[in-house]
Amino acid sequence: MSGLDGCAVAESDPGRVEAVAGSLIDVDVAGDLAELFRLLGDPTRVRILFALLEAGELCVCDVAAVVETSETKVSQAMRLLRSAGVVRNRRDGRNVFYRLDDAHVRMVLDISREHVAHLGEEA
Amino acid sequence: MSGLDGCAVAESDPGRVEAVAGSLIDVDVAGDLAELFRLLGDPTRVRILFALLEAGELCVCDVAAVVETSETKVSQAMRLLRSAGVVRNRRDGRNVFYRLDDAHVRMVLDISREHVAHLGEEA
DNA sequence: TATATACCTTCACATCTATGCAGGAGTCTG
DNA sequence: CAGACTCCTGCATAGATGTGAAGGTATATA
Repeated sequence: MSGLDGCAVAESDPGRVEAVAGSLIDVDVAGDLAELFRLLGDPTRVRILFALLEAGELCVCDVAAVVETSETKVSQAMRLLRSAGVVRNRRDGRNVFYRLDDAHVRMVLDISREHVAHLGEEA
Repeated sequence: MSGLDGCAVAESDPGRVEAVAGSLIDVDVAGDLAELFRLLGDPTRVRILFALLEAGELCVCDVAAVVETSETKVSQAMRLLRSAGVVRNRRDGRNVFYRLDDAHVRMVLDISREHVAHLGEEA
């Protein structure tokens, strides 16, 4: 019996749960994705990323000025975002410039902003 | 002076910081976005959402079966995701069916998965 | 009405996270 | 070399978060 694997709905369509489970995202990939989203789940980091989305490239102290926060906070945020593949950096003298990693990141930020704006309209 | 508002880089391009700051996302919107991403930043919730992405619509107990977790966990996850506008629900008798809210959510999940896969290739 | 099923909520705890401070490392200028 | 500036890194703490247990609500069936 599949008593532990599904409710009455599954009983009436027995292969459905198994089929979806089979094509489900890997646990490892899900973990990576969750880690990515978790890093995006902080107001300061969100503002930093949208500052980069607007400006294209900024150094740490300018990001701190734009977002109105401390350089320490920006630096720590950048370390996390960089190791997760969200931003890239480039050194030029004393300054370190950061920018969004690729088009995927820019699209995720854009679409997410649209979604939030869309929710605002409905409510 | 702009001593507090920017470093030497900004001095050489004085209006830049101010321009970016002016077109930066609102603090409220940034907070909403962070809240959205924070909810996506959990492995269980990620797997739940991708299960819905694959299946289109599933009841709570089937989600629990597919993701191999408890119904309590799924129920709590759904409450959070629903209040954030990530999923919608529909009642049919004893069952409550959930599905992703709109195309924005599906795109964010898809693009993010691509991004993570892309990082895997580079590394 | 009584019972079983599917789903939801509350609560307490173990765990994790963001934050600010203090100090260090690397780079340019005089 | 000495000083200024930009950026980074530990550490400790206050606060937030996921988790499971127990119990409650709503719906269908007998």
